[in-house]
Amino acid sequence: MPVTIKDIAKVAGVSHTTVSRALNGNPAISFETTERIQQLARQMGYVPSAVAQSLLSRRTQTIGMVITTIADPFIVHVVEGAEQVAQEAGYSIFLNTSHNNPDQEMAVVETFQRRRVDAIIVTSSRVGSLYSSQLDQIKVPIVLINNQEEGEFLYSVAVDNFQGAQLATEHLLTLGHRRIGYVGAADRPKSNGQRLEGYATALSQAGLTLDPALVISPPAGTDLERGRASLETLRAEHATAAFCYNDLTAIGLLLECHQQGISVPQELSIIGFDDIEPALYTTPTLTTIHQPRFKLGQLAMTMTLKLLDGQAVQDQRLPCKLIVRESTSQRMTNGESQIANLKSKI
Amino acid sequence: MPVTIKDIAKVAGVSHTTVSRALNGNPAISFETTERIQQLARQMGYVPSAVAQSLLSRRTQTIGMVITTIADPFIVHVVEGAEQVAQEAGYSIFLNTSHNNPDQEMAVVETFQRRRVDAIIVTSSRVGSLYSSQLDQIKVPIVLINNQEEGEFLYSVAVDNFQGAQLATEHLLTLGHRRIGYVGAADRPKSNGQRLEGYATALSQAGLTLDPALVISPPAGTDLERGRASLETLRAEHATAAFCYNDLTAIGLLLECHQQGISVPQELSIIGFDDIEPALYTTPTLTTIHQPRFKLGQLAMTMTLKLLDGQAVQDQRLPCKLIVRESTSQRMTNGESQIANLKSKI
DNA sequence: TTGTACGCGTTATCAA
DNA sequence: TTGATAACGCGTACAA
Repeated sequence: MPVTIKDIAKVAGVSHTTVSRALNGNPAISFETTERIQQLARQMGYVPSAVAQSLLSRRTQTIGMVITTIADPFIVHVVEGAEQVAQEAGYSIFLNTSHNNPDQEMAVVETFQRRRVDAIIVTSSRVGSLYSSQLDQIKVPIVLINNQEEGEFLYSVAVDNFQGAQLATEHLLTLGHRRIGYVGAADRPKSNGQRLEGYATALSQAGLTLDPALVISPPAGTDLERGRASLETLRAEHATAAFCYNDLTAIGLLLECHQQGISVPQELSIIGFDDIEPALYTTPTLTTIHQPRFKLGQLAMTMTLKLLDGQAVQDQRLPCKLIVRESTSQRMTNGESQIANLKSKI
Repeated sequence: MPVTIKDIAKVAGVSHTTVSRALNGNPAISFETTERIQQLARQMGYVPSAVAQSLLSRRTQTIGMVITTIADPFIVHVVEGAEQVAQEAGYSIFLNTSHNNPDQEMAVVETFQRRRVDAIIVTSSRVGSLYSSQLDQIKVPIVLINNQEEGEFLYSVAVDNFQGAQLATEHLLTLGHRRIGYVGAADRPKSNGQRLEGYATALSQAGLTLDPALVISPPAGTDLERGRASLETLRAEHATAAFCYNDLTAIGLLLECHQQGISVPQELSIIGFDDIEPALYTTPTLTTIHQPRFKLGQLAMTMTLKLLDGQAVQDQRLPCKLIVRESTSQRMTNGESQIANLKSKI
């Protein structure tokens, strides 16, 4: 059993109140006894019980964080950003995964209630509608990161999907591409819609009309699989470039190109979204849209702590950045691309 | 403020003791009142306070988990495995990162003590020696995963580095390679040593003597950088194959080969260790040694819960598996490899 | 300057 | 079958 202030009190021959005050540096206690008790506490290996403190203060200094899966190279950095801010402020994080399972997500929220977390942060939730029913009962602030549901939530931090998609599409347009495919993700309706809009807007600003045949929504599967599946349509529609919903989709497409002997970027330019590490490991390296993942987490946690401090906060929308690497290049005619292709292989 | 049993008691017109019993299904309470109170509790949105329960039971149903960084594609799956087991058992995890910073790791352990976690799980710690001093004071069980320090610890789960390295080296030997380099990681002395031993043993069992010039320990840097840096020595020593400490190192080496126009596996076979996702995204895909990451986490948590249940446990050492992909191939003579190289490019 | 008494939300013991 | 009371570890209002 851990040492308590009563144990110290007994040894020091004072009341536990005095010990409490001495340890908290209460000026009412004489310098002598304060000194003596603090030393005693150290000797006895005293560590205050956050449990008891929480019961009294009605604050656990604890944040519940729910993510879809920790095995996501994107989310992981969001968590790290949040963790850093929390740790510095003396808060601890309960991390729980929902695996996009509504039941599990509800269970997680209930666990958080039992544990009396001071606030909840949710990333990329696709079951936001469920919250609204629970929301009334949950009294703690809920901050959403890259929320995937339509509807107004109290607090949210998100990336500017529209602007990011515009950047990506403009990049391809600048390179001379005219038949640009969009490989979407139907299971993330909100961000997918926003990115599609950015894509469409960039096209129309360039005086092009959107060809619905170039908007591809492969059936369910992993991001990687959907990327692979999209190649057939892209080829059939004579696309010379593709903007993918995210990097994993882009990598899937890239791998399929390798398999079918289609050279990237000579025959097809590919751009992703997210800027996860593996984008640097592919051949060619992946041009992509960088999301400030770490900052997203930091901001969400900062916002949360402000809320707990009674401060007013505003929703945040962070801009993306274009990262040009090797998977995109000037559009070529058929002949040009074949020659370039051969040259690149020598 | 959340609803308490006293609130319910007041509404129900009974004592809070009765409410507590009714909610816990105590058979001493009449079926009628039990029913009535449970319904009332549901209506009022009552959720028991884990904080208060913990204070009394001296159990928080909480596990502290410390990892070096969450941005590690290997560790992430370990955490997921642990999380799954914990969640099923009603335990929650406090996840904290140490960034290989001894001070921070000490701070994390102190936080865990304050929070009265029931046990602590530590992965890939390189500051194990620090624990021994704190260890005496910490009364909770500590389970180590892939511990990087020499010395006997109470409980540990680890992968069989020696066997994995043997597998890797034997694979290269079977392919006809004789000059096989080992690209190590000096900053993980224990696992690096074990993998080096496995490598050496496989060589000697094949009747070869280890050439120290082929054991490469690039100076500090990221895994990726060290992989890149190793190419020069590998070429100078006429290595036809390389066994890398981990996948990131192997990927670094692979990227450097691309940059210098050295084709893999025609001119150099490369094998990694870990089997992280990005190993599937490279060109060629990476042959590697699979570590049961998820299982490692599951096992560690299972062991922890057993300990908390007073059961005896035994240290675990899990075997690795060889995953053959495209980055390794039959050893070729210089001429052969150049021809194969050209062929592959057509 | 220090001590007494109480309460945070819950469960366990004892009494009714 | 139910209720009063104490206890878990801590902080604080009030009293001395």
